[in-house]
Amino acid sequence: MVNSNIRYNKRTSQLSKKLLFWERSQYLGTFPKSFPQSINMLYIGNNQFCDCIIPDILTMKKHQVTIIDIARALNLSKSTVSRVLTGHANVSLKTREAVLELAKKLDYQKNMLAISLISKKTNTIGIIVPEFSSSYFPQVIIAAQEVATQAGYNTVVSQSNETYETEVANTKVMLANQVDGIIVSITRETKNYDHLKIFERKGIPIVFFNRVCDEMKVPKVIVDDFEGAYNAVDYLIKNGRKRIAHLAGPVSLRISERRLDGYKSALKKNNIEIDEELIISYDLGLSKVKIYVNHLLNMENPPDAIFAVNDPTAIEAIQVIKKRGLKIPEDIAIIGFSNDYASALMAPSLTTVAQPIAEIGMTAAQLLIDQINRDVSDWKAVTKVLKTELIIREST
Amino acid sequence: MVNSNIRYNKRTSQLSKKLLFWERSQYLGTFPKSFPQSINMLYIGNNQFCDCIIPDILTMKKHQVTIIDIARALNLSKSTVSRVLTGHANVSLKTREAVLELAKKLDYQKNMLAISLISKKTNTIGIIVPEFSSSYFPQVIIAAQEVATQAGYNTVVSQSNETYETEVANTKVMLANQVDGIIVSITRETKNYDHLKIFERKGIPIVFFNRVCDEMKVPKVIVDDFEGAYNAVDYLIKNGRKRIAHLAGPVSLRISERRLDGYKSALKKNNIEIDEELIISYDLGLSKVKIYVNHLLNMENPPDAIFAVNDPTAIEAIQVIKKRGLKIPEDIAIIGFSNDYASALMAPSLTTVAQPIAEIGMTAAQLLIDQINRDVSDWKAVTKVLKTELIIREST
DNA sequence: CTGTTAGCGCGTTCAG
DNA sequence: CTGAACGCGCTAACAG
Repeated sequence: MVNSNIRYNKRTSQLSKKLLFWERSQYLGTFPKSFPQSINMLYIGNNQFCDCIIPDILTMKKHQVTIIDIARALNLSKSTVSRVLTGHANVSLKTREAVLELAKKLDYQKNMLAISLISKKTNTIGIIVPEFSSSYFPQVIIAAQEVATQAGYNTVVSQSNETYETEVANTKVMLANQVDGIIVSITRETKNYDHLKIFERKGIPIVFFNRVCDEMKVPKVIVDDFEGAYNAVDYLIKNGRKRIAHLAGPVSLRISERRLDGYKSALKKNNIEIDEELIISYDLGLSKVKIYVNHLLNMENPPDAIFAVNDPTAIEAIQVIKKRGLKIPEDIAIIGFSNDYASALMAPSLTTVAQPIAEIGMTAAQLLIDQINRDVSDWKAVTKVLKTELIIREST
Repeated sequence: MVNSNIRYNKRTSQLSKKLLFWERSQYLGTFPKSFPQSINMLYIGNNQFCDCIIPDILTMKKHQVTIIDIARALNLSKSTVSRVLTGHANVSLKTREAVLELAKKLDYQKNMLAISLISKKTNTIGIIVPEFSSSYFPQVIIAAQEVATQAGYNTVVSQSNETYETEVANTKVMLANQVDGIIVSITRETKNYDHLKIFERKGIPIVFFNRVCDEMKVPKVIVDDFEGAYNAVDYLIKNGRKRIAHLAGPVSLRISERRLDGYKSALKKNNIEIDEELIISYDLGLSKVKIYVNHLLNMENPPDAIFAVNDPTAIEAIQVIKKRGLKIPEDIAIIGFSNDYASALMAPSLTTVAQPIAEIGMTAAQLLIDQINRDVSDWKAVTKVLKTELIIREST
């Protein structure tokens, strides 16, 4: 009767038949005597010992030690073992120590899958960024992870390679894995936000940073791109530059737009006419920078400065300019954006609009964790706008 | 009778009492009529429609849509819904389409926790590295992630901040989260490997790279550190350098040891006496580089070249040397190790022993996935030794 | 202080 | 073609 209920499935067949024996013995309530086992004395402190039967199967590879295994070996119920392991009160010192001792001996690790399934909480937050190639996103992630780890959250990071489809796929994975919340910076392609709105609808907190989705009312962490760009261009003008080109990002990204606005605004304020010829929007694919810079330098009336939408672009531009034998900053000045790792080290070192990168990551993580711990009805859609700082180096 | 079985727990109380209603209705087998709901017509293709009752609760925030919800709304059993969603055959076209349609409408996402709990497979691999501050580890991770993603694995990355305790904690988290395998590069402090041996014992594959654990018989991916160092120092000598200092890593790390051996070997081969004064082993804490470099430069007979154990060390050394007004490479030449991102861009650009970083990451991931798909008894402990390449730049 | 029971969401037999 | 029953590992309510 009992035997006939034994489920046999493919997984079991991977291992030896011993596992089947063991499974059956769980139903029968005892260890079959024929089953290899050793009787152990467990030292549970205070000169006390405790008998315990450890079948070999428990120490075999690929066998997950569970609370049932421990309970059975000590002739207890799994509830009691669970109580000990979760630190509940109301367990006698003797059983508590025996359980802890055996758990340690067998390298017991609680199965978070099972716990998360019950608690509906994985203590995991997802982070989705467009790329890892510049130092910007990795640094933000490091900062976010620090806060998350501190608060007891694991992080799962995925990059969308600047591709909308990958971003969508990544969000699905995050959902399926039941993350408690996500931090996102969208790709340069993303125009449809349905895949992100699902999180909102399901009550899973979402926080944007850097490249945000304007139409969603959720927390965001950005920098004042307008002001940063304005200050950079204003600085160039104050230093006598008259024809300032702008290598801009794709129009689809709000940050490109704001930086462009700042650029234009600084020109206007200083009564310099905006020359659309000097503004080149591109998709951030670095390989094209060479073409654009050469184009600018070949103009009849070439620019005497370039304000680049980000540091990788500026760094690439510098390489091109150096190769043409022009002098930086004498012939042409360059300013980047973000203060990437390399910008201080290269030659000439790059003047750049620094973002408070660590602060961005930490703020985003903190906002997310706040949302997670808040009731859905109580969500706040704050937008933190952090300040940039113009760092002046050799390139201007 | 049935009612008395209803479990009430704290989780439920977070939401409105409606949820309790809904839970109860699941036991009763029908929706209570008083419960807010809407009758929907589901278009299932081919001009066909299908009735379905969608209680408001299903579209409420914080309610996970499950196959049971879908089954109930369509008056089916969850088995049938499961069959459709897992793409099994033997489901009528009509029900299949109705299920898929409703699943889409409700943004149903399968709960991987439940599936992983059953299948004992999470399709997740863990990656543990000592730090993220140089570009080396992030780049390896990117490469590893690429292979992993391709093979259908998610990755969970954690850094141990060069601290043994953190590394141990990270491994526990990985175990608890049931990763299918891990890729590890140990901290400079790690001398006890028990926390890693647990994986071996539990039958969870583990692959080392860069900083490996010699005493474990598992797959490893390393580069020929000896040869890399030898070539670098030999090159310096061939270019007339006579007093070559070595800023070495901690003796606890095998890579430091091998690079040191390569350094010594090249000197010997060229009949240059080894001067222990010129060899400084340190713990890789960059802040101390300044002290060591100044110490070297203040010597009565200062070195005319420095071979650094890694690029961050070399880059830091260059900053110190430049500040003292010495010329690189005229007064002193520098070679680093690993070809970090910044080394090509800085001034002077850094001569370095390049590691095939992407290949390391991809190989490690591939080896791990191979192990995962192999039976425990069939594990192979290959050690892949990849070649380095000396990249000559301005610093020599 | 401890055991029994139910069920988290899902896939998978087994029996119609 | 479909439904009922079972259990992955665990926690929590309830009953001693």
